[in-house]
Amino acid sequence: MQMSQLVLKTLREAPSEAKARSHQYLLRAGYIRRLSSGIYSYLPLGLRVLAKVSNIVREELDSCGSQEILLPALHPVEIWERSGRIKKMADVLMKVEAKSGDFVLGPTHEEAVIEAVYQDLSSYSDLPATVYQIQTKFRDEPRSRYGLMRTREFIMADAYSFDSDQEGMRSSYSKVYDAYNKIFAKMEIPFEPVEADSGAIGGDVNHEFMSPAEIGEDYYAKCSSCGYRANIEAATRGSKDADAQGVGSELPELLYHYTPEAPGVEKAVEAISDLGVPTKAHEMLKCLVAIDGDQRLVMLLVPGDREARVPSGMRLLEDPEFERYPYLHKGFIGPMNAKENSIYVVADLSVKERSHFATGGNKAGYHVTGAVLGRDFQVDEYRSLVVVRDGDPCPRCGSALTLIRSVEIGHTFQLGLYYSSILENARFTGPDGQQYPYYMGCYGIGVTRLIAVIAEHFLDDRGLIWPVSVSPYQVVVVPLGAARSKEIEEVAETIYSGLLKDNVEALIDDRKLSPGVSLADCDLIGVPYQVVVGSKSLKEGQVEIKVRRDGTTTKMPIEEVPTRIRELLGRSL
RNA sequence: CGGGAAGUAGCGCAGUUUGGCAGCGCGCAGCGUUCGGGACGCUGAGGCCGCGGGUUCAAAUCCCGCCUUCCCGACCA
Repeated sequence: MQMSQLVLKTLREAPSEAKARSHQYLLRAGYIRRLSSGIYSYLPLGLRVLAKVSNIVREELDSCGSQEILLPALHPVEIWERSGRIKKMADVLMKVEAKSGDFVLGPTHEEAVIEAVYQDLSSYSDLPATVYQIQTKFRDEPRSRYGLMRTREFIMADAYSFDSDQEGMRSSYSKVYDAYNKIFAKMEIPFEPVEADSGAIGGDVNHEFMSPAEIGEDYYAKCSSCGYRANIEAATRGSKDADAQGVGSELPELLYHYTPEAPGVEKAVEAISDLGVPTKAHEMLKCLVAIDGDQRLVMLLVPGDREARVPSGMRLLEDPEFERYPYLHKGFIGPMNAKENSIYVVADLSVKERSHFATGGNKAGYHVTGAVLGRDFQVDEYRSLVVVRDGDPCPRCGSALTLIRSVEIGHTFQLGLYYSSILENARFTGPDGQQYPYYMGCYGIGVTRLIAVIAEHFLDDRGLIWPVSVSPYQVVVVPLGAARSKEIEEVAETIYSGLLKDNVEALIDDRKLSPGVSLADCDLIGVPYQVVVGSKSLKEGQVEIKVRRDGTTTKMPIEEVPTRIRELLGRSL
């Protein structure tokens, strides 16, 4: 491609809306252009990167045995009503009202894919099968940001597996899981699969693929020694060895304090301390009340300085519901009366590490100090109930956990029977002639988000630096001063057309700009290899090959360029 | 949805305090000089000053309402 023909104009300054460096460069180098918040156009260079990334995904999914399809982006609202997700995903759904009815712009495609394939997967002999598509998704994100990182319209590669039993589902899952690992490895970005929470999609086992990055909006916990890795929403905390319950030192008396203006840990700490009993947040016990799957009342006990992580299957009691339980005084709840009111008490593992606590007094306006575990209150069950922090013990081996800031680039789920039990078409006929539900899996890769992640990972103060596998072009030929020198122009042309003949994806900067501008633009655009043709080297019959990533420049005779480029691109030919 | 900031040429910004010709840099077009790391001179094109209302002889500037964008938070397969 001749750069003079390319629809491209680089910008010297980034539009002020862009904050992330990758976003600034993608705008400045003419890859994308914003239409509205979180809505982007892909210009020629950007589209080529998109195609490269998509093709890597396509190749790996094809070779793990899944088949490409294309589902509609526009869904009749009925399929969302049938699955009940019209309510569950109401916050992100983009709705369309038309003369002919109400529609939803698909944010994900579980409903649509079942409608598309159930007739073809109607017998056990049709299973297993995995299909995928690479398609635009729509989500009304409350806050799109960082360019392609988080947008309202984005491209995702989403796959769906259908199996007749759980074992089959696990096998299909691991095929896609392996393919995902290969896909991200080809893009050369750092990533780790981590255990994850299943959120609104539902289901059981699932992993998120996380790429560590400064601009990440997610965290995952990683164990330094045993390989445990889990998203912060799913990570659990182990316990420390210390078992304070048996410690024989004198235990304090249970004392009530009148603290009327002090609901909540922060205010309570202050109020109790002011009354002469110095107390710190971690010495308090936060008592939350939840309802579990069986509609039982559960009290969750968490150290006062920790954020609670409500286990899946439970939900916290909402404010109006407190009226039903007169013995619960919101802001002043304590565990001392749990037993008499048949509340099941679950405490975080770390609660074992202290013998006594300050906590709510179970009377409006009162807190207590000296509530002794085992004497003043009992715990029915211990489990991890806190959002993990740096340095917490690993739930598997007890070593320290580290939190890593990262971006979610993929997510794989074993859905099991989640959708098949809701959607009546999601079933097949077994060998015995009976109807059975599919065991499903679903899998997503944020294709356009990956462009942002790769760009963010590979850049320097001059611009982008694409890995060869996703770069819009592999090589750019840069004649310096071609306007004045016929020879430079011809040599550059020869090299360029030679590269094209070798099926190298080459670009030539034939724009006849001053050398500084041309070189700066090529650095900004980030094509991995530059062949610089200039008067200095040409005097000696040589040209230079510059490796964008490390800036190294090598002079060589013109004839050697094709061989050298082939080597750099790792091709045999 | 809560808190904050900002909307002036394609991009970056000044001008708004104190109402009085709509400006600067980059980019764009033409001519010339320059030419191995974002050169220079001259000439030129390009504006609904976010939108709507109001005050005023006069509004980018003051007042009211709205919209959009960005940042922080809440939210998030």
